[in-house]
Amino acid sequence: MIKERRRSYLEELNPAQLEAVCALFGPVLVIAGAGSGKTRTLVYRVARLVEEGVPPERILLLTFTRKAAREMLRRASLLLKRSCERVAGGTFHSLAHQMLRTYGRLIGFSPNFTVLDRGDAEDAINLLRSSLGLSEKGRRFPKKETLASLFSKAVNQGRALAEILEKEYPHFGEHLPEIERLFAEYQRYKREHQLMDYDDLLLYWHRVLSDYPEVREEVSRRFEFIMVDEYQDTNRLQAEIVRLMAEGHGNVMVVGDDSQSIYAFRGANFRNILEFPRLFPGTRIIKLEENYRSTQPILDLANAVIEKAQEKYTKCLFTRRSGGEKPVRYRARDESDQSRFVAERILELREEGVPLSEIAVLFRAAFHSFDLELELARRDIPFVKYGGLKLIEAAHIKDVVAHLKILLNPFDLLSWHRVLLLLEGVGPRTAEKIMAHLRAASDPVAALKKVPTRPSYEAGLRRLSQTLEELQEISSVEERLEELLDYYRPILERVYHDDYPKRERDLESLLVLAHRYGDLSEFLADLALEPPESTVADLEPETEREDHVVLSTIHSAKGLEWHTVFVISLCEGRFPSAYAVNSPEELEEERRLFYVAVTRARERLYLCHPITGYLPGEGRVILKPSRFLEELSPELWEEWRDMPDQEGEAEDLGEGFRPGDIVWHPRFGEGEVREVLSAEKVRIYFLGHGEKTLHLKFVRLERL
DNA sequence: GGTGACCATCTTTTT
DNA sequence: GATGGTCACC
Repeated sequence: MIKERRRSYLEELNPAQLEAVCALFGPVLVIAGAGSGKTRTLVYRVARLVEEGVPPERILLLTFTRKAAREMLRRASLLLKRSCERVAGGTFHSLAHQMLRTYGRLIGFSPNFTVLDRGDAEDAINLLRSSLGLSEKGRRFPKKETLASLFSKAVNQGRALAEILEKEYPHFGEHLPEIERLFAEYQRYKREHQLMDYDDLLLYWHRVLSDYPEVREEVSRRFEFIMVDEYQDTNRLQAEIVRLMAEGHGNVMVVGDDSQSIYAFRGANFRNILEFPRLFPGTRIIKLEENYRSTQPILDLANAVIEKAQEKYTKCLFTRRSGGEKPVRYRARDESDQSRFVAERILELREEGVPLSEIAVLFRAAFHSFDLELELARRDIPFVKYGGLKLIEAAHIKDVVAHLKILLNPFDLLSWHRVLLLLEGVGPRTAEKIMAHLRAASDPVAALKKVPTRPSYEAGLRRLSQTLEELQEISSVEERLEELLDYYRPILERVYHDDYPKRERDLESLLVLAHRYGDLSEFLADLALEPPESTVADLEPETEREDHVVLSTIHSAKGLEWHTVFVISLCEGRFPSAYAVNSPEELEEERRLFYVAVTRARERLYLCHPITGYLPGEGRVILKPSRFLEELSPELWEEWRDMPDQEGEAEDLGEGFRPGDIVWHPRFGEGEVREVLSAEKVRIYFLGHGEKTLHLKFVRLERL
């Protein structure tokens, strides 16, 4: 019986996948190319482990988002007709948070420590910078964003500040002593106030593991099998954490693709994946090289993209699928032409029977889709957008959350600072004074009542202190939030008087989110560690998956696939980003990013680039096509151009070409018609450019 | 000391 | 288009 069923699902795997699924013990490295069934392999392996009698809670599945983990476990459960939900899953950061709530006391942290997101961390750095007197005028001192990423790199890559500064920010070299002092101060400050930023979660979890053998043992016993997805995007610290957690048994499988590494900017290093065998002697290496996702023409283009990469990669993708349409390169007049093209193609695809949810538009940076969003809205094409600004990053949401953080960790002075500044009549100076009183108190909330005040802000302070005390009495997260919002609304209207109605809707979304949580600390941790993607949109309580197009940054599209993919704004300065063009390593990462984008497509791929547009500072400029397009052979795509201005013109063009006609093309120049494929398509041979298949609807050809 | 108005400055990607 | 900084005025 069991054997029968096992065969039934194991049969669906190819030999390499099967090998990975059945390699249960010892360290295994799976190099999985794009679309090679990586997720499926992980899912089947979870199922296999459970079927072999491993209790689900003994399995740890580390993924890039919790959503990815949930989805995999759902699929594994379906396979077995038995729940795998109790498998522990999530991101490195959420695991570390969970573990530190238990074991953090060993290194002096209460279970209620506060997690700082990137913005909080920057605020803290800024605060300390001024208190150290490092922000006087006229000094060229790095900005808080720069400092934050500098500190983060130092922690994640285990390098010295001096080294990073010298290599990557030589112009700040003279400030090294101050920067080091600030870093030390920042570390001390967080420790003192029970704060941890993203990096601390990893750093301290690693410290606990390495300093306390008994914890290591306990954890090893608890998680007997460890799996890590997207291993190419982990860093040294994370690799060390895996090593320590698996010390007792060595049952670790990591899965990744070095050509899809796109997170170096936050300390990831794709060489990590190549070093795994050194970290775990006796590692079995399995390569998944057969692509099941894309058609050959799409794969040809993808392979050509990665071919240009400087480093030699470890595998080569192939597919057994034949046929399929060539990718299309669309040269748009400007951004609005690009948007119109995408919108119209989407409608045509829908006519052809492609569901909207099978179509995605991908871009380098969130703001690249602004124009398109307007166009889609105008045409009533439903879409959701991923990436870009998060709910939690909006100032008004941070205000509300700061109050909640105080309830959990009354020593979180950063939140106190924010909360106090919201009071009318309180500025930085007064906030400082009040905080000096709170700092000394054992119960800061209670102490607030006894703080000496001035008439100008006394009433506000009373209201705050009363509200906080009332909130302490409530336990339900949702009720707390409702009560808090009653207090906050007048502040919202005063502080954001220009646009508070819009912001008020975000507060409602926050309330919807809170509804799911019974525990405040869980709510706050999730908000910081797994922030909801967009404002309002995806918070509607499970409106049965409406059919909609996906707009996404490429980073947020990782691991997903669609029938049709549009990549837009493929021009120099945007993709590759202007920030990356001066560093060869960053440029390489941009190229891998492009590779990730094109390998998301199964059947159709459209590469779009406007030839004019706006660049910050310059205004309207001519945009050069992305070097990632220019360096490829034009054979790899079909070339389309902007739509005709008038309808009449199109019909005119569609008629009457015959083989042998000589035509003139705005880009390729003179050519000879070789074959008329349909009313709209002709094949033309151009001198110096070879044969092209052109879509007459999108080109302007002149007959000579 | 706080507030509000005005200006400049940039806008990458994310746990 | 939002945030940060400077300045004049209360």
